Amino acid sequence: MAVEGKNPDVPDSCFADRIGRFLDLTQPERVALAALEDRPRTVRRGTPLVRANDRGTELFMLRRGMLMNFVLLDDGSRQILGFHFPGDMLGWPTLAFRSAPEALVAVTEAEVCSFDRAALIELASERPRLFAAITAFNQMERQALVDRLAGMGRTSARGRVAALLIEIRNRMRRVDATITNRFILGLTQEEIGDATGLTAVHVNRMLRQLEEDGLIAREGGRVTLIDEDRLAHVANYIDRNDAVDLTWLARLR
Amino acid sequence: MAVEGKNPDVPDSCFADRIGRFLDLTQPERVALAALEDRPRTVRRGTPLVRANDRGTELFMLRRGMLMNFVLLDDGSRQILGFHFPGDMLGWPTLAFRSAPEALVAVTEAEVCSFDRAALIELASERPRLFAAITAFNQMERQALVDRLAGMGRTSARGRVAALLIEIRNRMRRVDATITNRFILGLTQEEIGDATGLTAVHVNRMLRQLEEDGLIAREGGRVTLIDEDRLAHVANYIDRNDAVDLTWLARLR
DNA sequence: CGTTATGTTGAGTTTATTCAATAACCGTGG
DNA sequence: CCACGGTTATTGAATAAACTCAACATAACG
Repeated sequence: MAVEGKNPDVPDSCFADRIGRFLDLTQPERVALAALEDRPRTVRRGTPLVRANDRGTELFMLRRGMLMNFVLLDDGSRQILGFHFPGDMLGWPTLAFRSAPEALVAVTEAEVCSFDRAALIELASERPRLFAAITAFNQMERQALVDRLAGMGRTSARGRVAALLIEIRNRMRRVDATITNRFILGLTQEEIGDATGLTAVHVNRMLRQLEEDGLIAREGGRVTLIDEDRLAHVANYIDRNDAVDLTWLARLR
Repeated sequence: MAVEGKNPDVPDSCFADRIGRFLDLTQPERVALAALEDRPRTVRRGTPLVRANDRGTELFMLRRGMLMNFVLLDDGSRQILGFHFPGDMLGWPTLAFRSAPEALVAVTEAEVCSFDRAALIELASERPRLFAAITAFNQMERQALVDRLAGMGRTSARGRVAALLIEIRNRMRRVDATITNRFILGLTQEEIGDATGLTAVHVNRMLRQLEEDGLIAREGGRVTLIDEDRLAHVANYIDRNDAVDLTWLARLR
C-alpha cells in the first residue's frame, strides 16, 4: 500500500506499510498490527533496547531511525549482525531462548514500540494468514544473515565494505524514496569493521581504496555511490528484494 | 518425549521427537506433524533436494542422515551455511522467495519427506500453538547462523574449525545419545573449508595443528575430541541448546 | 588395477592485523 | 565564541594469518 493510499480509518503501522508492498492486508489485519505499535518510545543513539543475557520477553517494532544487533565474544570482540530500519520487527530470539543471545542497540535516535511475545502468539491464533506473512518476512531477515555470512566467508574485505554500503543505502531508500546514490551512513569505521569482520584501520583503507578507484565518494559523513554497477560487482551483491514473492499467501483467507 | 515413552497410537515424527524435548505436544499436534512426514524418500550422498534458483514450493523434514545448505557466489565459490540432522525442517526460504536462494544437498545417504508450503500454512491456521513452537524452532536455526557469522567475523581459522567439530558432534549426539567424544565427521576438508570460510589446504593445517596441540585425534574419517574444554575455548563455542526455553508456550491451549 | 578424489606438505605471496603516531571532528562547558 | 578532551579518522611500518601454487601421497572406487 502506497502511503498516499492509506485509509485514515485504519490505524498506522510501519510494519503494515512494509508488508503491504508484497501483500494486500485486510482491515482487521491492519488493526492487529497497529496494536503492536502503540506506546511508541523515543531512544537516543547508543541506547540499549536489549542487552545480551537479558531476561525480557519483549519484541520491538522499529518506527524511525536505525538499530543494530550484535553478539559479544568472550575475548571482548563484537560481531554486528545487521542494521535495522523502520518496519523491522526485532527481538525474535525471545521466542526460543530464556535470555537474550544478542544485544539490540539504537545506532541513531530512534522510535520503537515494544510488545510482549504473548501478544505475538495471540496474533498467530487470531490472524494466521498475517502470522504466515510475518514468518515469510522472517525468512527475508534470515536471508540477509545468510548473504552476510557468505560475504564474510567468501568475499574480500573491499567487497564486504562495498556490500555494506549498498545494503544500507538500499534499506534507507526503501524508507525514504528520495534517497538516490547519496546518503548519510551514520556509522563509525569501527562499527563498519564489527559488521564486516574487519579492523577499523582496514575499513579505513578499504573505503579509501573504493574512493580512489572511483566507486564511491565521501564528504563528511556523507557517502556517494558513484559507480553502482562496479560496486555491486566487487561486493558480489544480490538484491533479494526482487526475488520476494508473497502473492501465494493472497489466496488464503 | 523420550523415545521409550512414545505412544504407538500416535504416528511417528522426527520433528515431534525433537520439539518434544522442549514442549509436551498434544496428540492432535503430533498427528498434524506426522502428516508432514509421510512418503519418505531415500537419497544418496550428493543428491540435490533444492538447487539454487529452483522454483519449487516444497519444504523438507529430515528423518535420517545429514544435509547441508549453501549459496554459490558469482566467482564460483561456495559458502556452506550449515549442516542438518534428523528432526530439522528445511526449505523455509520458499515462504518468501520466488526461487530458491540456497541449495540443499545430501551430505550422506539420507531419508527425507517433503510437503508443500501450503500444508505448512494450513497447519498455522489449525494448530497455532504448534506453529508458534515451529517459529521458536526457527529462531534456534537462526541463532546457529548468527553464531557461525560471529565465528566467521571474529574468530581465528583454528577456532572456526574447532567450532565446526564441536557443533557437528553435538548435533549427532542429540540424535544418537551413544556418541561421546568420537564420531565420524563425514566431510571432506574442502567441505569444512566451504563451511568455515577457509581453503581446504588451510583446513588441513588447522586440523593438524589441533591434533598436535592434543585437542583432537584423527584416525581415518573418525575424529576424537580429546580436550573438549580447551577446544570449546579456542572455538569460542557456546551451546545455545542449554538456553532454550519453550515452557512459556505450554500455557497456551 | 588404473583413475579420480582427497589429503598432506613446502615455498612464496597476498591480505589483513597490530602497533604507533598524528590529524580531524564533535560535543561540552566556560 | 572558543578552548578542551574524547572520539573518530588517517597513515606508515612491521607482523601475522591465510592463500596460492605446486608437488606428491593416500584412499576410495568402479
